[in-house]
Amino acid sequence: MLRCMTDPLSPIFAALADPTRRAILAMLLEDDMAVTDVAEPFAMSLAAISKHLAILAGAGLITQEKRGRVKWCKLEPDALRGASVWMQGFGQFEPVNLDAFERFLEAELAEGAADPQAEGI
Amino acid sequence: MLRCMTDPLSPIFAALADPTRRAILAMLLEDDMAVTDVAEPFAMSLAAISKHLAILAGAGLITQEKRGRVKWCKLEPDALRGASVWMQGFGQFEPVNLDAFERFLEAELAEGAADPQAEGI
DNA sequence: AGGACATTCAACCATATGGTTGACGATCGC
DNA sequence: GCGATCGTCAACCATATGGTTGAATGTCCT
Repeated sequence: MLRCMTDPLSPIFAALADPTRRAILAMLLEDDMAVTDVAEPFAMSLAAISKHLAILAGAGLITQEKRGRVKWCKLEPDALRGASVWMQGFGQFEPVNLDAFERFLEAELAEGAADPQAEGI
Repeated sequence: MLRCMTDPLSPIFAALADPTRRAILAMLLEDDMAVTDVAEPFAMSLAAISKHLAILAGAGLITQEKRGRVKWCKLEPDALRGASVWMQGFGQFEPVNLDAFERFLEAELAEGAADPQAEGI
């Protein structure tokens, strides 16, 4: 809706609002990946994944570098800092709880990827 | 798109993806407010704000309680915990930087509210 | 009772989002 | 050079989103 462009937070939160994209970020946390490999576990077309990656790149959450014919996707964790700081202002949450994070990550991966039937449950 | 309903993170991030809604959350950080008072600084209809509040309530970020004819809106900071934990897993960010948060908050308020002309700059 | 206030509802509109398919431009390996 | 592979582009579709207006509902006040 023609938003002010000096608003970095909106595209970041919008990018995070999709479970497919969060699953992609979680995958990239492990290692850099080519577009085709990112797409492999998902039950959707390569073009759809390509769009998701473009949105993640537009939000600055990943960068993409083309080497030869394969385009490598790399996580940019620093891009989350602003959003994280914004959110923490609302809770004074205790220091990172990595166990809870692991659980969230597993839930995300189990749900967002590789199981088209699970949608709409 | 008929997403899986056991996904609390998506509605939260989606709710945060709109600067108007983030500005509302920032206002509610100060104090509980009635719907009309929430709407006052924004250059849009009361009905639009009412919808934004419904989205925030749907994500669990606020609760609304009707007392008499006015509906009070209350921030629910704990609802952000899951999302915050998820994000922190990507960065191992240093402990909360409240100064940075204050700056973000000011920028958000200055931009999201009370200045219709600023849209699209 | 009747009017003013607080909030939502319903219908509508323009645009954004998330997906599909098929064609296309590069690039690799032989 | 040629076929296979990598990835995007373009057109299209259905639905979601963010906004508007005007009418409706409920509540307070006198």
